[in-house]
Amino acid sequence: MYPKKFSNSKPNITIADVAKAAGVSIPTVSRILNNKVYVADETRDRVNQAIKELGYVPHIQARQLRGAPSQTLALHYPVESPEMLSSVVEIPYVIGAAAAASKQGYFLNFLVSQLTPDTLLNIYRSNQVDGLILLQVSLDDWRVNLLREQDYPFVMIGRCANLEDLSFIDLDFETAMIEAFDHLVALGHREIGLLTYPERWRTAGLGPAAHSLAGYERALQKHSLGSYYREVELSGVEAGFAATQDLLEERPQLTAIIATNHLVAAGSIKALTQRGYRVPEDCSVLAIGFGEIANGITPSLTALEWSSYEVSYQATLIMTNQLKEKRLPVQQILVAPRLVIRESTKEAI
Amino acid sequence: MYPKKFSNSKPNITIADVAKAAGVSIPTVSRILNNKVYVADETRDRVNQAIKELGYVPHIQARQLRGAPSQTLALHYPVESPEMLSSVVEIPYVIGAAAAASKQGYFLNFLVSQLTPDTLLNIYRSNQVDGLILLQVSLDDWRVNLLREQDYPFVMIGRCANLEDLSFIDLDFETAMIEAFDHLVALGHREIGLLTYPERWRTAGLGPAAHSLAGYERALQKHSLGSYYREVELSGVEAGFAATQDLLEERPQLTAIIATNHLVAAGSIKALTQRGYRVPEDCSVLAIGFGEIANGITPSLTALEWSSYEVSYQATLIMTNQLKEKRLPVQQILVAPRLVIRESTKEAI
DNA sequence: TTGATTTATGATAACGTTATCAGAAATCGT
DNA sequence: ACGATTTCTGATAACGTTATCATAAATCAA
Repeated sequence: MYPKKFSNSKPNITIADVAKAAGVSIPTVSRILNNKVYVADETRDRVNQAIKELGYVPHIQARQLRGAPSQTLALHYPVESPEMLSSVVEIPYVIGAAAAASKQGYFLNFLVSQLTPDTLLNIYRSNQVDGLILLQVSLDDWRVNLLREQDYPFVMIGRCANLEDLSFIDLDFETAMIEAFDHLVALGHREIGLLTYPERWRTAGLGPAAHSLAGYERALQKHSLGSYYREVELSGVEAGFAATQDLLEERPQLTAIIATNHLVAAGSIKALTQRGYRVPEDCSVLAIGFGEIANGITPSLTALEWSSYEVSYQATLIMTNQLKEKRLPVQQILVAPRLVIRESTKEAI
Repeated sequence: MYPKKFSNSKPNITIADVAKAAGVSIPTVSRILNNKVYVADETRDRVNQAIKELGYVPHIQARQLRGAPSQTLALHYPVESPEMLSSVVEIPYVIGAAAAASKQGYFLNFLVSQLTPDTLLNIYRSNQVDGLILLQVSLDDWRVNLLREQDYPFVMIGRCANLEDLSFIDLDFETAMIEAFDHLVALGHREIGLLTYPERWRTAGLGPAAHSLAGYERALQKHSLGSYYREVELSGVEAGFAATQDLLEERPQLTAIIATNHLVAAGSIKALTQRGYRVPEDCSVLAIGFGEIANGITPSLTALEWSSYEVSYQATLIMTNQLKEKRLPVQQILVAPRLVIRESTKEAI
């Protein structure tokens, strides 16, 4: 059982074959392929006929040799070990970008290789991509610094510190955090714990961690609340469970917990339940994040949520638009998460 | 605020520039780039020096013009509307493939555009990809038929009916279903309901639906059980909830429910709870599927699970290996899901 | 020392396409 | 009927690379 011979045996049909079959010159075929003016209808028909009969397909690389763009974008998530990605990258990011790219006539690469400055530049220089969409942008991101300096096109999902002349779309984590507290305080809660991004995110200067933290500090001040928080791995349930145990040990009188991830929230609910707290009667839980699973856990999860699909779709659209018209203004979009109230939050007793 | 000029203004450094700088001919530089024999060490050093100083990067498209492969794979999921994808495509599939591709020196495209036979062939003919990894393969899949006939390299995640000479890796859904029943029957359950793939999956001849069904029928026969099932959308929680209500209406004495998706299982548990069944005391729930959330819902979910990451990693490896050595034997791998017992199943009373 | 081999380099021709130019044929205005 | 324009087509030269061949220099075997 061996695979049959592979395609390399096929002699490719070129524009020259088409020209010969249609009895015209090569440039004429090229003109027809590129919808140039000044081609006789009769000739066009004859050539198109030949193209169809021969099953001719333009050789994209040959076109690029003449300076044509590659019509390819790439989504880049910087990562040490790809196995760890799953819990952080959400599939809608990839799908949204792929959908938008495809709609605009672009291919989408998904890059998870570990890039060095050199390899990053090579991707552009060698024409592999026309533009990049950067995920997981840190406040001082080497990719951003390099691409900005070298003047290669890219769009961020997320944002760095210096945003001058850069296009991005990001979630407003700061506002999200404040709204989370507003919601709980409005329900009468005063003892609110927080389970948030892992410490290494904060030390690495990653946007969500930084902006959440800023929001957290503003919220505490705004409502004069005490600070009870743990930084946990987003991977999940176990981490949320353990951190909640730990938090309740320190502060058993908590009446609400905010988690910046659905899986962490799920773990938190399990821990609360196990320690005899009823959710939401004794303790409310609110998540900041996105996922169908919000409806699946018991009680269903009140959350500040957004559509990752939309975000990456928009980011990709910004990129393709800027590639089409180079002098488009930069776009800077902050998406406000919306509060969806389900069963896991309730008035404080 | 306009983006600065884009890269098209940059004159690219070519092999000719390097040759001039190093005082050698163009072919000599090419030889060094491609690690050919017969180059003097002194020359090599001088050229490498020039390459580094000029920041030269080979123009990949020009290479491909000479017949070099594109070193690009694509993952293809056939889809009508990309927005509907999220619940079906799992991120580990994408990440596993991207990781394997990157490790083997390939790029990975994620294709969600709706392909026609023509556009599919064009992707190969125009050298966009060297090989494809097909997801969501149906028993009689036009992509498979076409690519097999035209002899283009591809690997399936999933499998069609006629597997001669084709490489695939797939989950053994049939065995999974039987093991699910075995587990429950061993616990003393006789009244078992099934929530499975949507009807349109079955009518479309999609592998998971077909093989699950086969397993279901064998399991019923093996244990002489009655058939109680609903076909539901995998998108989720609501669907699982409604279907469970419906199923219990018909057969309130059910003591176990099998779901072919975690979100559906979550919905099912909610429905059971709402109707006053305790899980697992009154009714066990078992899921066939994969997801960290299994630990997050209450009770945590007993499941027949697998690693999507591993599966797509393997599939990609098979593809790259076959591209490297054309006469490699085809690989046909069936992955057996493994039973992970958590809290949602228990002996029948 | 001689001829054969090995080692190192360069000239040249492709790969498939498009841009530029030049020229031929058709159409137009007077 | 004439030149001026418009419409159409084809030669030719690139784009950046690698393969092939030829040749020159260095090394080797006797």
